[in-house]
Amino acid sequence: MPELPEVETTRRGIAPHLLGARVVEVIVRRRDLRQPVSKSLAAIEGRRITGIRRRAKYLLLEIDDDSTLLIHLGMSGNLRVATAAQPWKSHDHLGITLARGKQLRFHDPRRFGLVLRLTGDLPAHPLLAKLGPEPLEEGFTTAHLAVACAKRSVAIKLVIMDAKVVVGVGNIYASEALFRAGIRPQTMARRLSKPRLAKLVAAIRAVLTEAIADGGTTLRDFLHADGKPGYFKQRLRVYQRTGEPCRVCGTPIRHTVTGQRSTFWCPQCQK
DNA sequence: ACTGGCTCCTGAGGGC
DNA sequence: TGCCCTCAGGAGCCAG
Repeated sequence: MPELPEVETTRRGIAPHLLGARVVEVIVRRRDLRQPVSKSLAAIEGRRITGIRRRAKYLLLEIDDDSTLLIHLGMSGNLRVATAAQPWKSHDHLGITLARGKQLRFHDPRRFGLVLRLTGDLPAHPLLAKLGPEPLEEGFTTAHLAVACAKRSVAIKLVIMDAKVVVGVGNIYASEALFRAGIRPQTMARRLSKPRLAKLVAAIRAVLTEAIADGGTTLRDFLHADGKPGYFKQRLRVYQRTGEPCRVCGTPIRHTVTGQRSTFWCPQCQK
């Protein structure tokens, strides 16, 4: 599924088409996503889209009636800018038609995604209220991560994937960041020294920044708003490279399971 | 308060 | 070819 770089790539792709555009029609073909699509979605018809932000892995479309569309892509979702005339593909669950025939399509085979219309106090919404800092903003510091790791008897990989600690780091970039920081994913969080956590903070920032620059990672479902894939897959150093030589030392990459999720690491480079 | 495990859903890929 | 099993980029919820 889309992690932070894929969601940010999507945001940048759709923004030029959506910003300032008027909504002509909302078409809901399938309502049963992770939560039902908001019944009030049709209320944005005739309204204008005034902003497109990202918080964690959520996209926030700001509407000029002071409501916000909150969109999450789940594991298999993508948004693309099509035309209203284009035929619907299976699992295209929702379309937002804009002026001049453009249409934003929400596509999500597994339906773990979300499309909600929120009104009122946005930061207080239960889906947003407990989120940790953005990894590419100032609030994500070594001191912050150290507090989150203190006394925690879980693998460090699970800590950096915990959205209450830091948002946007999913299963791909968790393995990649830990490789770059030279830390084994299964290391107990409370056993890591401050200098090692500082390396991890820097590694998370670096890997996410590079992935955004490359337009994200396409493994299967993720596509840009224009239908093209992301290219960061070519730069993955450990993810899904079991048995292949480490790009640094040549040792075969290993695979383990941490918290029911696949984990990839180099036994030589990571201690 | 933590921690680990299960769950939602569909499709792809491997083994036999 | 076809069937069955396992696994997949997220994250909320539950029980111990």
